[in-house]
Amino acid sequence: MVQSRDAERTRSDLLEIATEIFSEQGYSGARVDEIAERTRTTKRMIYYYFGGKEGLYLAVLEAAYRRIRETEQGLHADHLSPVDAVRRIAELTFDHHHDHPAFIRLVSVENIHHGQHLGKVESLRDLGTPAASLLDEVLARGRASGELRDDVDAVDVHMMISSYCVFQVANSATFGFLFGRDMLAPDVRERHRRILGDIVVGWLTAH
Amino acid sequence: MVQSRDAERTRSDLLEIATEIFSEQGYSGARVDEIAERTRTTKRMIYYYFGGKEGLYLAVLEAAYRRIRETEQGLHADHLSPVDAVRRIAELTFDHHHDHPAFIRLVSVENIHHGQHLGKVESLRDLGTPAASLLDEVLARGRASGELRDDVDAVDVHMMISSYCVFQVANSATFGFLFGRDMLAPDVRERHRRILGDIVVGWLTAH
DNA sequence: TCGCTAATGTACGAAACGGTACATACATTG
DNA sequence: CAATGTATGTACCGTTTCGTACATTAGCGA
Repeated sequence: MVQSRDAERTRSDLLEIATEIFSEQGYSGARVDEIAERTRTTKRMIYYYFGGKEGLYLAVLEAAYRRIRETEQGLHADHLSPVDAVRRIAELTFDHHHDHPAFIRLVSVENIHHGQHLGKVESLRDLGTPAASLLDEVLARGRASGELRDDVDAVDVHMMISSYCVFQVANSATFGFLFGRDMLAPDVRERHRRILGDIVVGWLTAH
Repeated sequence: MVQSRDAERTRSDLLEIATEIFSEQGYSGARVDEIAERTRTTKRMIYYYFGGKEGLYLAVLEAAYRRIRETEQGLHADHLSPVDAVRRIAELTFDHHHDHPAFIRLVSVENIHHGQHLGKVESLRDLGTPAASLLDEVLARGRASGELRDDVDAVDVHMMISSYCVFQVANSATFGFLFGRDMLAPDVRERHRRILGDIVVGWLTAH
């Protein structure tokens, strides 16, 4: 073996491949042997670093959520008017979902399992708050200036935006099949992006 | 064995339990033995009637989609104004999703597997058209009367409504965990239902 | 009522699968 | 440069899991 030892590299290699396979095949559908085969190391290392299949899955989940949190924290809307800010938030959320399908699929997988693993990862508690408070702040500004309606809740707005974005990525297979429409095609994506912005702005500016 | 033979009953018993288990555990997570154990018959019958695990899953999928089609076909909106009609469609879709979580979860499961099974069921081709054409008709009426905007596509409207409804059921576990909110609680459900109607009507009546 | 077929039950097999025991090589440190 | 613990590879084990061979029973038509 020419390959020199590199614990961190082995760990991240395992995590990367595992993320791909768990998101593609689901938790139960993923095979430990297949994950190992596609890395430059062996199955033994999964047990060495993560304890087992579930431990690896938890690590994948945590890493994926951590990445999304970083993206959210890099999102600033202070310099925009409330109306522009909500549109920007909606559009960036939209882009983020389309650009990270593996993460969205992982969330679906976790929901199939009733979120039973998510609850085991302490570090993910209250992970939603940044997104909600950013929206909350923008809504408060809009409420004060009279540009946005005053009877909506930040979490409800976030949920509406998320649902629209998640659906496109998570349900593209069945929806595409039933309606003969590829939701991931560039032109369709562009139209949906604009529509989402219009809907959100229209909703929040109505009085 | 007092139980008399009843092929149809055995078949439907298997289908019912399989629907529950596949929707709860996913395709790979479901166990043939567990399904069999929870029916009044044996595993042997799964192979006798459905050929195997995949055949059973396909039958479950087909039955579930058939049921939803029947519901959709029973939805009439001719007697309502275009605006009332879209709100009614949105609200009934919302109710239908909340009332049939097993079906929604099955769709998620199928998407995890990239819709690979759905494509094998010939009878499900163009299953989406009824829903789209109902909306199309209402949109046409609204366009003619000037009550609804004329630059929206029925499938896009359907997608927006579906995404909102699907999310609440399919992602309640992770969303509930991250935001500490139970989307299936009666009062929350009632608010979300109203919000959806408001959003859709607001969107389609804007000019 | 007799026989034939649809329907059902039992027991078992082969492969897949998650996991582990054991040996070993590398690298760091004293 | 010896010693020690980290990191890695190989081979294997026990169980689970899908599937099937074989036997049997119930009911229907002749």
